Amino acid sequence: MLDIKLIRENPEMIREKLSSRSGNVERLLDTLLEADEKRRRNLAEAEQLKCQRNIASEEIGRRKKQGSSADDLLKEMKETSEKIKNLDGALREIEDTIKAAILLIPNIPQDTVPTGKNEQDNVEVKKWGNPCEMAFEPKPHWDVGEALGILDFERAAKITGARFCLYKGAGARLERALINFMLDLHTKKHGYQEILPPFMVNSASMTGTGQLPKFEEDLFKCNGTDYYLIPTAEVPVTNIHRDEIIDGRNLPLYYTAYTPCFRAEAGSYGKDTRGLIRQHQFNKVELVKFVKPENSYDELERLLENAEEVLKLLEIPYRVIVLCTGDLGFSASKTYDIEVWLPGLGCYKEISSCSNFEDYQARRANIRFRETPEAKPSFVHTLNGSGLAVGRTLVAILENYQQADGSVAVPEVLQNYMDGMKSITSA
RNA sequence: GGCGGGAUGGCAGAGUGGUUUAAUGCGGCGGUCUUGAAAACCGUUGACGGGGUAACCUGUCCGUAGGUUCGACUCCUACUCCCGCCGCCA
Repeated sequence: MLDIKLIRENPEMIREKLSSRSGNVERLLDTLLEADEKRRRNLAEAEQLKCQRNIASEEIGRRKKQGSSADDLLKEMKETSEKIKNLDGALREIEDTIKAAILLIPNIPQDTVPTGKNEQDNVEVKKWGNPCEMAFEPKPHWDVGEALGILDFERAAKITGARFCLYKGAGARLERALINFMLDLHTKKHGYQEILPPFMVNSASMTGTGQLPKFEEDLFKCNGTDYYLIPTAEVPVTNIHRDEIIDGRNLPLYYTAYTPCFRAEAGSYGKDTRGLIRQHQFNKVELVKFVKPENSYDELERLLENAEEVLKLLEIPYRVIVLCTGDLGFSASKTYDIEVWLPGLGCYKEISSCSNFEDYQARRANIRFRETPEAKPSFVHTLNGSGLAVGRTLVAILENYQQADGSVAVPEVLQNYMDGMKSITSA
Protein backbone atom coordinates (compact mmCIF):
# COMPACT_ATOMS: atom_id res chain seq x y z
CA MET A 1 0.00 0.00 0.00
CA LEU A 2 1.00 3.60 -0.39
CA ASP A 3 2.17 5.79 2.46
CA ILE A 4 -0.85 7.66 3.78
CA LYS A 5 1.40 10.61 4.60
CA LEU A 6 2.56 10.79 0.99
CA ILE A 7 -1.05 10.82 -0.19
CA ARG A 8 -2.04 13.40 2.41
CA GLU A 9 0.80 15.75 1.48
CA ASN A 10 0.80 15.27 -2.31
CA PRO A 11 -2.74 14.32 -3.33
CA GLU A 12 -2.48 15.85 -6.83
CA MET A 13 0.83 14.17 -7.57
CA ILE A 14 -0.64 10.79 -6.59
CA ARG A 15 -3.76 11.38 -8.69
CA GLU A 16 -1.56 12.25 -11.67
CA LYS A 17 0.68 9.20 -11.29
CA LEU A 18 -2.20 6.78 -10.92
CA SER A 19 -4.24 8.27 -13.75
CA SER A 20 -2.53 6.23 -16.49
CA ARG A 21 -3.11 2.96 -14.65
CA SER A 22 -6.07 0.73 -15.33
CA GLY A 23 -9.02 1.26 -13.01
CA ASN A 24 -10.32 4.50 -11.59
CA VAL A 25 -9.11 5.45 -8.12
CA GLU A 26 -10.38 9.04 -7.98
CA ARG A 27 -13.28 8.17 -5.71
CA LEU A 28 -11.10 6.03 -3.47
CA LEU A 29 -8.62 8.86 -3.02
CA ASP A 30 -11.41 11.26 -2.11
CA THR A 31 -12.83 8.85 0.46
CA LEU A 32 -9.38 8.28 1.85
CA LEU A 33 -8.42 11.94 2.20
CA GLU A 34 -11.73 12.81 3.81
CA ALA A 35 -11.53 9.94 6.30
CA ASP A 36 -7.91 10.73 7.13
CA GLU A 37 -8.82 14.32 7.94
CA LYS A 38 -11.68 13.14 10.13
CA ARG A 39 -9.49 10.59 11.83
CA ARG A 40 -6.90 13.10 12.93
CA ARG A 41 -9.50 15.49 14.32
CA ASN A 42 -11.20 12.68 16.19
CA LEU A 43 -7.92 11.28 17.46
CA ALA A 44 -6.77 14.56 18.96
CA GLU A 45 -10.02 14.87 20.89
CA ALA A 46 -9.92 11.29 22.18
CA GLU A 47 -6.29 11.56 23.21
CA GLN A 48 -6.87 14.69 25.19
CA LEU A 49 -9.66 12.99 27.14
CA LYS A 50 -7.49 9.94 27.70
CA CYS A 51 -4.75 12.12 29.08
CA GLN A 52 -7.25 13.64 31.55
CA ARG A 53 -8.46 10.19 32.50
CA ASN A 54 -4.96 8.88 33.11
CA ILE A 55 -4.19 11.76 35.45
CA ALA A 56 -7.51 11.44 37.32
CA SER A 57 -7.22 7.67 37.70
CA GLU A 58 -3.86 8.05 39.31
CA GLU A 59 -5.29 10.60 41.71
CA ILE A 60 -8.17 8.25 42.57
CA GLY A 61 -5.69 5.53 43.40
CA ARG A 62 -3.73 7.85 45.62
CA ARG A 63 -6.83 9.04 47.50
CA LYS A 64 -8.17 5.52 48.01
CA LYS A 65 -4.87 4.50 49.48
CA GLN A 66 -5.08 7.40 51.91
CA GLY A 67 -8.71 6.59 52.67
CA SER A 68 -10.08 9.93 51.47
CA SER A 69 -13.09 10.29 49.21
CA ALA A 70 -12.80 10.32 45.44
CA ASP A 71 -16.51 10.39 44.66
CA ASP A 72 -16.36 13.66 42.72
CA LEU A 73 -13.59 12.44 40.43
CA LEU A 74 -15.25 9.08 40.02
CA LYS A 75 -18.44 10.68 38.83
CA GLU A 76 -16.62 12.99 36.45
CA MET A 77 -14.52 10.18 35.02
CA LYS A 78 -17.53 8.00 34.41
CA GLU A 79 -18.74 10.64 32.00
CA THR A 80 -15.31 11.09 30.44
CA SER A 81 -15.00 7.37 29.95
CA GLU A 82 -18.33 7.27 28.19
CA LYS A 83 -17.19 10.01 25.82
CA ILE A 84 -13.93 8.18 25.14
CA LYS A 85 -15.81 5.00 24.37
CA ASN A 86 -17.96 6.78 21.80
CA LEU A 87 -15.01 8.52 20.20
CA ASP A 88 -13.03 5.27 20.04
CA GLY A 89 -15.94 3.52 18.41
CA ALA A 90 -16.24 6.23 15.76
CA LEU A 91 -12.48 6.16 15.28
CA ARG A 92 -12.55 2.44 14.66
CA GLU A 93 -15.11 2.88 11.91
CA ILE A 94 -13.08 5.64 10.29
CA GLU A 95 -9.96 3.52 10.42
CA ASP A 96 -11.79 0.61 8.82
CA THR A 97 -12.82 2.95 6.00
CA ILE A 98 -9.23 4.10 5.55
CA LYS A 99 -7.89 0.57 5.57
CA ALA A 100 -10.46 -0.65 3.06
CA ALA A 101 -9.73 2.25 0.71
CA ILE A 102 -5.96 2.21 0.89
CA LEU A 103 -5.79 -1.54 0.22
CA LEU A 104 -7.60 -0.95 -3.08
CA ILE A 105 -5.21 1.73 -4.34
CA PRO A 106 -2.53 0.31 -6.64
CA ASN A 107 1.19 1.06 -6.64
CA ILE A 108 2.70 4.08 -8.37
CA PRO A 109 4.50 3.28 -11.66
CA GLN A 110 8.21 4.09 -11.64
CA ASP A 111 9.34 7.05 -13.75
CA THR A 112 10.99 4.95 -16.49
CA VAL A 113 7.79 2.96 -17.11
CA PRO A 114 6.30 3.89 -20.51
CA THR A 115 2.85 5.46 -20.38
CA GLY A 116 0.23 3.47 -22.21
CA LYS A 117 -3.29 2.10 -22.21
CA ASN A 118 -2.87 -1.66 -22.58
CA GLU A 119 -0.54 -4.41 -23.76
CA GLN A 120 -0.39 -2.80 -27.22
CA ASP A 121 1.74 -0.06 -25.66
CA ASN A 122 4.30 -2.31 -24.02
CA VAL A 123 7.82 -1.72 -25.27
CA GLU A 124 10.25 -4.38 -26.47
CA VAL A 125 13.64 -3.87 -24.84
CA LYS A 126 15.62 -6.82 -26.13
CA LYS A 127 15.52 -9.90 -28.28
CA TRP A 128 17.66 -13.01 -27.92
CA GLY A 129 18.12 -15.84 -30.41
CA ASN A 130 16.52 -16.30 -33.80
CA PRO A 131 13.37 -18.32 -34.35
CA CYS A 132 14.82 -21.13 -36.41
CA GLU A 133 13.44 -22.00 -39.82
CA MET A 134 11.87 -25.42 -39.79
CA ALA A 135 11.82 -27.64 -42.84
CA PHE A 136 8.32 -28.72 -41.94
CA GLU A 137 5.16 -27.16 -40.58
CA PRO A 138 5.70 -26.87 -36.78
CA LYS A 139 2.86 -28.27 -34.69
CA PRO A 140 1.36 -26.80 -31.55
CA HIS A 141 2.64 -28.46 -28.39
CA TRP A 142 -0.61 -30.27 -27.62
CA ASP A 143 -0.40 -32.15 -30.90
CA VAL A 144 3.27 -32.96 -30.28
CA GLY A 145 2.62 -34.05 -26.70
CA GLU A 146 -0.46 -36.14 -27.39
CA ALA A 147 1.16 -37.86 -30.37
CA LEU A 148 4.09 -38.83 -28.17
CA GLY A 149 1.75 -40.04 -25.43
CA ILE A 150 3.29 -37.72 -22.83
CA LEU A 151 0.39 -35.26 -22.39
CA ASP A 152 -3.20 -36.35 -21.80
CA PHE A 153 -5.78 -33.58 -21.60
CA GLU A 154 -8.84 -35.80 -22.03
CA ARG A 155 -8.18 -37.95 -19.00
CA ALA A 156 -7.26 -34.90 -16.92
CA ALA A 157 -10.67 -33.48 -17.79
CA LYS A 158 -12.26 -36.71 -16.60
CA ILE A 159 -10.28 -36.75 -13.36
CA THR A 160 -10.81 -33.09 -12.60
CA GLY A 161 -12.09 -30.81 -15.35
CA ALA A 162 -11.08 -28.35 -18.02
CA ARG A 163 -7.70 -26.63 -17.79
CA PHE A 164 -5.87 -29.53 -16.18
CA CYS A 165 -3.31 -31.87 -17.69
CA LEU A 166 -1.99 -35.35 -17.02
CA TYR A 167 1.72 -35.71 -17.75
CA LYS A 168 2.96 -39.22 -18.49
CA GLY A 169 6.31 -40.96 -18.84
CA ALA A 170 8.93 -38.76 -20.46
CA GLY A 171 6.53 -35.80 -20.16
CA ALA A 172 6.35 -36.08 -16.39
CA ARG A 173 10.07 -36.68 -16.34
CA LEU A 174 10.79 -33.61 -18.48
CA GLU A 175 8.71 -31.41 -16.16
CA ARG A 176 10.62 -32.72 -13.14
CA ALA A 177 13.94 -32.30 -14.97
CA LEU A 178 13.09 -28.65 -15.67
CA ILE A 179 12.24 -28.00 -12.03
CA ASN A 180 15.51 -29.50 -10.86
CA PHE A 181 17.53 -27.76 -13.57
CA MET A 182 16.08 -24.35 -12.67
CA LEU A 183 16.49 -24.81 -8.91
CA ASP A 184 20.07 -25.98 -9.36
CA LEU A 185 20.89 -23.01 -11.58
CA HIS A 186 19.44 -20.43 -9.18
CA THR A 187 20.84 -21.96 -6.01
CA LYS A 188 24.29 -22.96 -7.27
CA LYS A 189 25.04 -20.23 -9.79
CA HIS A 190 22.87 -17.26 -8.80
CA GLY A 191 23.05 -17.50 -5.01
CA TYR A 192 19.40 -18.01 -4.08
CA GLN A 193 18.35 -20.05 -1.07
CA GLU A 194 15.93 -22.86 -1.85
CA ILE A 195 12.54 -22.74 -0.12
CA LEU A 196 9.72 -25.27 -0.14
CA PRO A 197 6.78 -23.33 1.31
CA PRO A 198 3.19 -24.26 2.14
CA PHE A 199 0.98 -24.35 -0.95
CA MET A 200 -1.93 -22.89 0.98
CA VAL A 201 -1.80 -19.55 2.79
CA ASN A 202 -4.12 -17.55 5.01
CA SER A 203 -5.88 -14.32 4.07
CA ALA A 204 -3.33 -12.15 5.89
CA SER A 205 -0.59 -13.45 3.59
CA MET A 206 -2.76 -12.90 0.52
CA THR A 207 -3.39 -9.34 1.67
CA GLY A 208 0.31 -8.78 2.29
CA THR A 209 1.32 -9.37 -1.31
CA GLY A 210 -1.77 -7.71 -2.78
CA GLN A 211 -3.97 -10.58 -4.04
CA LEU A 212 -6.61 -9.68 -1.47
CA PRO A 213 -8.95 -7.96 -1.07
CA LYS A 214 -9.30 -6.97 -4.73
CA PHE A 215 -8.62 -10.21 -6.60
CA GLU A 216 -10.41 -12.85 -4.55
CA GLU A 217 -12.24 -14.17 -7.63
CA ASP A 218 -8.91 -15.24 -9.16
CA LEU A 219 -8.16 -17.52 -6.21
CA PHE A 220 -9.25 -20.97 -5.06
CA LYS A 221 -10.43 -20.85 -1.47
CA CYS A 222 -10.56 -23.92 0.73
CA ASN A 223 -14.12 -24.29 1.88
CA GLY A 224 -14.76 -23.64 5.56
CA THR A 225 -11.25 -22.32 6.23
CA ASP A 226 -9.29 -19.11 5.94
CA TYR A 227 -6.90 -20.85 3.53
CA TYR A 228 -6.34 -20.23 -0.15
CA LEU A 229 -4.35 -22.23 -2.72
CA ILE A 230 -1.40 -20.11 -3.76
CA PRO A 231 -1.53 -18.51 -7.23
CA THR A 232 2.27 -18.11 -7.13
CA ALA A 233 5.12 -18.85 -4.71
CA GLU A 234 5.51 -15.09 -4.40
CA VAL A 235 2.79 -15.18 -1.74
CA PRO A 236 4.24 -17.64 0.80
CA VAL A 237 7.85 -16.65 0.13
CA THR A 238 7.36 -12.88 0.43
CA ASN A 239 5.33 -13.47 3.58
CA ILE A 240 8.24 -15.34 5.18
CA HIS A 241 9.29 -11.99 6.64
CA ARG A 242 5.86 -10.48 7.28
CA ASP A 243 5.83 -8.45 10.51
CA GLU A 244 9.59 -8.77 10.88
CA ILE A 245 12.47 -6.36 11.18
CA ILE A 246 15.41 -7.78 9.23
CA ASP A 247 18.99 -7.04 10.26
CA GLY A 248 20.28 -4.82 7.43
CA ARG A 249 23.57 -6.71 7.42
CA ASN A 250 21.68 -9.75 6.12
CA LEU A 251 20.30 -7.92 3.09
CA PRO A 252 19.85 -8.61 0.26
CA LEU A 253 18.00 -11.92 0.74
CA TYR A 254 17.48 -14.12 -2.32
CA TYR A 255 15.01 -17.00 -2.25
CA THR A 256 13.93 -19.45 -4.92
CA ALA A 257 11.01 -21.82 -4.59
CA TYR A 258 9.37 -24.45 -6.69
CA THR A 259 5.61 -24.67 -6.14
CA PRO A 260 2.52 -25.59 -8.06
CA CYS A 261 0.31 -22.55 -8.67
CA PHE A 262 -3.48 -22.49 -8.67
CA ARG A 263 -5.51 -19.91 -10.52
CA ALA A 264 -9.26 -19.73 -11.00
CA GLU A 265 -8.85 -17.91 -14.35
CA ALA A 266 -12.20 -16.22 -13.89
CA GLY A 267 -13.02 -14.11 -16.90
CA SER A 268 -10.71 -15.95 -19.26
CA TYR A 269 -13.36 -18.22 -20.74
CA GLY A 270 -12.57 -19.06 -24.34
CA LYS A 271 -8.98 -17.82 -24.04
CA ASP A 272 -6.12 -20.29 -24.60
CA THR A 273 -8.54 -23.17 -24.22
CA ARG A 274 -6.23 -25.74 -25.81
CA GLY A 275 -2.96 -26.97 -24.45
CA LEU A 276 -0.84 -26.09 -21.47
CA ILE A 277 -0.74 -22.33 -21.81
CA ARG A 278 -3.54 -21.49 -19.38
CA GLN A 279 -4.15 -24.09 -16.68
CA HIS A 280 -5.83 -24.02 -13.27
CA GLN A 281 -2.74 -25.74 -11.90
CA PHE A 282 0.80 -25.27 -13.16
CA ASN A 283 4.34 -25.54 -11.84
CA LYS A 284 6.63 -22.58 -11.41
CA VAL A 285 10.06 -21.85 -10.02
CA GLU A 286 9.95 -18.43 -8.46
CA LEU A 287 12.67 -15.94 -7.54
CA VAL A 288 12.05 -13.55 -4.63
CA LYS A 289 14.33 -10.79 -3.33
CA PHE A 290 14.30 -8.58 -0.25
CA VAL A 291 16.63 -5.63 -0.81
CA LYS A 292 17.55 -2.15 0.40
CA PRO A 293 15.60 0.60 -1.38
CA GLU A 294 18.64 2.19 -3.03
CA ASN A 295 19.54 -1.06 -4.81
CA SER A 296 16.17 -2.27 -5.94
CA TYR A 297 16.28 -1.24 -9.61
CA ASP A 298 19.74 -2.67 -10.01
CA GLU A 299 18.44 -5.84 -8.37
CA LEU A 300 15.53 -5.95 -10.81
CA GLU A 301 17.95 -5.99 -13.78
CA ARG A 302 19.87 -8.87 -12.22
CA LEU A 303 16.69 -10.77 -11.39
CA LEU A 304 15.69 -10.46 -15.03
CA GLU A 305 19.12 -11.74 -16.11
CA ASN A 306 18.77 -14.72 -13.77
CA ALA A 307 15.45 -15.63 -15.38
CA GLU A 308 16.78 -15.06 -18.92
CA GLU A 309 19.69 -17.36 -18.17
CA VAL A 310 17.31 -20.33 -18.08
CA LEU A 311 16.21 -19.76 -21.67
CA LYS A 312 19.75 -19.02 -22.84
CA LEU A 313 20.96 -22.33 -21.45
CA LEU A 314 17.98 -24.10 -23.00
CA GLU A 315 18.78 -22.25 -26.26
CA ILE A 316 15.25 -21.06 -26.87
CA PRO A 317 14.63 -17.64 -28.50
CA TYR A 318 12.86 -14.97 -26.45
CA ARG A 319 12.29 -11.28 -26.14
CA VAL A 320 11.92 -8.97 -23.17
CA ILE A 321 9.28 -6.27 -22.93
CA VAL A 322 8.66 -3.63 -20.31
CA LEU A 323 5.01 -3.28 -19.34
CA CYS A 324 3.42 0.12 -19.86
CA THR A 325 1.50 1.88 -17.07
CA GLY A 326 -1.85 0.57 -18.29
CA ASP A 327 -0.73 -3.07 -18.28
CA LEU A 328 1.19 -3.01 -15.02
CA GLY A 329 0.03 -5.36 -12.24
CA PHE A 330 -1.70 -3.90 -9.19
CA SER A 331 1.23 -4.07 -6.75
CA ALA A 332 4.15 -3.48 -9.13
CA SER A 333 6.15 -0.32 -9.83
CA LYS A 334 7.93 -1.76 -12.84
CA THR A 335 7.65 -5.08 -14.64
CA TYR A 336 9.59 -6.85 -17.37
CA ASP A 337 7.96 -9.77 -19.12
CA ILE A 338 10.05 -12.41 -20.82
CA GLU A 339 8.23 -13.85 -23.81
CA VAL A 340 9.38 -17.09 -25.34
CA TRP A 341 9.12 -17.94 -29.02
CA LEU A 342 6.58 -20.68 -29.78
CA PRO A 343 6.86 -21.82 -33.43
CA GLY A 344 3.81 -24.10 -33.18
CA LEU A 345 1.59 -21.20 -32.14
CA GLY A 346 3.58 -18.73 -34.22
CA CYS A 347 3.90 -16.12 -31.48
CA TYR A 348 5.85 -14.96 -28.45
CA LYS A 349 4.23 -15.95 -25.15
CA GLU A 350 4.88 -14.73 -21.63
CA ILE A 351 7.02 -17.17 -19.66
CA SER A 352 8.23 -14.92 -16.86
CA SER A 353 7.23 -11.68 -15.22
CA CYS A 354 9.88 -9.84 -13.18
CA SER A 355 8.74 -6.99 -10.97
CA ASN A 356 9.96 -4.46 -8.48
CA PHE A 357 7.27 -3.68 -5.92
CA GLU A 358 9.42 -1.09 -4.14
CA ASP A 359 7.95 -0.71 -0.63
CA TYR A 360 4.34 -1.39 -1.66
CA GLN A 361 4.22 -5.01 -0.48
CA ALA A 362 6.58 -4.25 2.39
CA ARG A 363 4.08 -1.74 3.78
CA ARG A 364 1.16 -4.10 3.38
CA ALA A 365 3.07 -6.99 4.94
CA ASN A 366 5.04 -4.79 7.38
CA ILE A 367 8.48 -6.01 6.32
CA ARG A 368 11.24 -3.73 7.55
CA PHE A 369 14.99 -3.66 8.10
CA ARG A 370 17.48 -1.82 10.26
CA GLU A 371 20.54 -0.35 8.56
CA THR A 372 22.49 -0.67 11.82
CA PRO A 373 21.41 -2.13 15.19
CA GLU A 374 20.63 1.39 16.48
CA ALA A 375 18.92 2.72 13.35
CA LYS A 376 15.18 3.25 13.00
CA PRO A 377 13.49 0.53 10.97
CA SER A 378 12.51 1.30 7.38
CA PHE A 379 10.67 -0.68 4.72
CA VAL A 380 12.55 -3.07 2.44
CA HIS A 381 11.89 -3.30 -1.27
CA THR A 382 10.55 -6.61 -2.53
CA LEU A 383 10.99 -8.09 -5.99
CA ASN A 384 10.00 -11.29 -7.66
CA GLY A 385 10.02 -13.03 -10.98
CA SER A 386 9.32 -16.39 -12.51
CA GLY A 387 12.44 -18.33 -13.09
CA LEU A 388 10.52 -19.77 -15.03
CA ALA A 389 6.97 -20.97 -15.46
CA VAL A 390 7.73 -24.67 -15.87
CA GLY A 391 4.67 -25.73 -17.87
CA ARG A 392 5.24 -23.03 -20.45
CA THR A 393 8.93 -23.92 -20.61
CA LEU A 394 7.93 -27.48 -21.43
CA VAL A 395 5.65 -26.06 -24.12
CA ALA A 396 8.60 -24.10 -25.53
CA ILE A 397 10.74 -27.24 -25.63
CA LEU A 398 8.07 -29.32 -27.36
CA GLU A 399 7.53 -26.63 -29.97
CA ASN A 400 11.11 -25.50 -30.55
CA TYR A 401 12.78 -28.91 -30.35
CA GLN A 402 10.22 -30.90 -32.36
CA GLN A 403 11.55 -32.88 -35.31
CA ALA A 404 10.05 -33.77 -38.65
CA ASP A 405 9.44 -37.36 -37.46
CA GLY A 406 7.37 -36.18 -34.47
CA SER A 407 10.06 -36.78 -31.89
CA VAL A 408 11.40 -34.05 -29.62
CA ALA A 409 15.11 -33.52 -28.98
CA VAL A 410 16.09 -33.05 -25.35
CA PRO A 411 18.04 -29.80 -24.80
CA GLU A 412 21.63 -30.57 -23.94
CA VAL A 413 21.58 -29.05 -20.45
CA LEU A 414 18.63 -31.26 -19.51
CA GLN A 415 20.05 -34.58 -20.68
CA ASN A 416 21.82 -35.25 -17.39
CA TYR A 417 18.51 -34.66 -15.62
CA MET A 418 16.88 -37.25 -17.94
CA ASP A 419 19.33 -40.13 -17.45
CA GLY A 420 21.10 -39.11 -20.65
CA MET A 421 17.98 -39.24 -22.78
CA LYS A 422 18.65 -37.30 -26.00
CA SER A 423 15.29 -37.56 -27.65
CA ILE A 424 11.67 -38.21 -26.73
CA THR A 425 10.06 -40.61 -29.15
CA SER A 426 6.68 -42.27 -29.09
CA ALA A 427 6.77 -45.49 -27.13
C1' G B 1 -11.94 -34.89 17.44
C1' G B 2 -11.31 -34.98 23.36
C1' C B 3 -8.65 -33.20 27.80
C1' G B 4 -4.82 -30.26 30.09
C1' G B 5 -0.68 -26.44 30.16
C1' G B 6 1.10 -22.04 27.94
C1' A B 7 1.84 -17.07 24.93
C1' U B 8 5.05 -10.66 28.69
C1' G B 9 10.57 -6.13 25.39
C1' G B 10 16.11 -8.66 20.71
C1' C B 11 16.32 -13.26 24.18
C1' A B 12 15.39 -15.47 29.08
C1' G B 13 12.00 -14.51 32.89
C1' A B 14 9.06 -11.93 37.37
C1' G B 15 4.51 -9.72 37.83
C1' U B 16 -3.13 -12.06 39.97
C1' G B 17 -7.28 -4.48 40.03
C1' G B 18 -4.12 1.49 41.63
C1' U B 19 3.26 5.64 41.65
C1' U B 20 3.93 -0.97 36.59
C1' U B 21 6.43 4.90 34.11
C1' A B 22 6.72 -3.75 33.25
C1' A B 23 11.33 -6.05 38.19
C1' U B 24 15.79 -8.90 37.30
C1' G B 25 19.37 -11.27 34.14
C1' C B 26 21.52 -11.83 29.21
C1' G B 27 22.37 -9.32 24.74
C1' G B 28 23.03 -4.44 22.17
C1' C B 29 24.90 0.67 22.35
C1' G B 30 28.03 4.55 24.87
C1' G B 31 31.78 5.42 28.56
C1' U B 32 35.83 4.51 32.55
C1' C B 33 40.23 1.51 32.96
C1' U B 34 43.98 -0.69 29.12
C1' U B 35 49.46 -0.32 24.28
C1' G B 36 45.11 -3.15 22.36
C1' A B 37 41.50 -6.56 23.96
C1' A B 38 39.00 -9.32 27.79
C1' A B 39 37.18 -8.83 32.68
C1' A B 40 35.18 -5.37 36.07
C1' C B 41 32.47 -0.97 36.90
C1' C B 42 29.09 3.24 35.33
C1' G B 43 25.29 4.93 32.07
C1' U B 44 21.76 3.77 28.32
C1' U B 45 18.00 0.69 25.74
C1' G B 46 11.37 -1.04 21.87
C1' A B 47 7.39 -0.32 18.11
C1' C B 48 3.45 2.53 15.98
C1' G B 49 0.30 6.92 15.66
C1' G B 50 -1.15 12.37 16.62
C1' G B 51 0.48 17.56 17.55
C1' G B 52 4.90 20.94 17.06
C1' U B 53 10.04 24.57 12.83
C1' A B 54 12.32 22.40 17.04
C1' A B 55 13.42 21.10 22.07
C1' C B 56 9.33 18.63 23.44
C1' C B 57 4.17 17.14 24.57
C1' U B 58 0.77 13.16 24.07
C1' G B 59 -1.84 8.40 22.94
C1' U B 60 -1.65 3.13 22.04
C1' C B 61 0.86 -1.60 22.45
C1' C B 62 2.09 -7.71 27.70
C1' G B 63 -0.77 -13.65 21.43
C1' U B 64 -5.47 -11.44 18.52
C1' A B 65 -10.42 -9.26 18.90
C1' G B 66 -14.21 -7.66 22.05
C1' G B 67 -16.18 -6.76 27.18
C1' U B 68 -16.32 -5.21 32.70
C1' U B 69 -14.11 -0.88 35.55
C1' C B 70 -12.74 5.88 37.29
C1' G B 71 -8.46 2.63 36.31
C1' A B 72 -6.69 -4.01 33.32
C1' C B 73 -0.35 -7.49 32.24
C1' U B 74 -3.93 -8.77 36.20
C1' C B 75 -11.12 -10.11 35.85
C1' C B 76 -14.88 -12.03 31.75
C1' U B 77 -15.99 -13.91 26.47
C1' A B 78 -14.47 -15.59 21.71
C1' C B 79 -10.55 -16.76 18.50
C1' U B 80 -5.30 -17.93 16.89
C1' C B 81 -0.77 -20.24 17.65
C1' C B 82 2.70 -23.35 20.61
C1' C B 83 3.61 -27.66 24.10
C1' G B 84 1.85 -32.37 26.41
C1' C B 85 -1.58 -36.69 26.80
C1' C B 86 -5.71 -39.76 24.50
C1' G B 87 -8.22 -41.18 19.81
C1' C B 88 -7.80 -41.38 14.43
C1' C B 89 -4.30 -41.22 10.46
C1' A B 90 0.01 -40.63 5.63
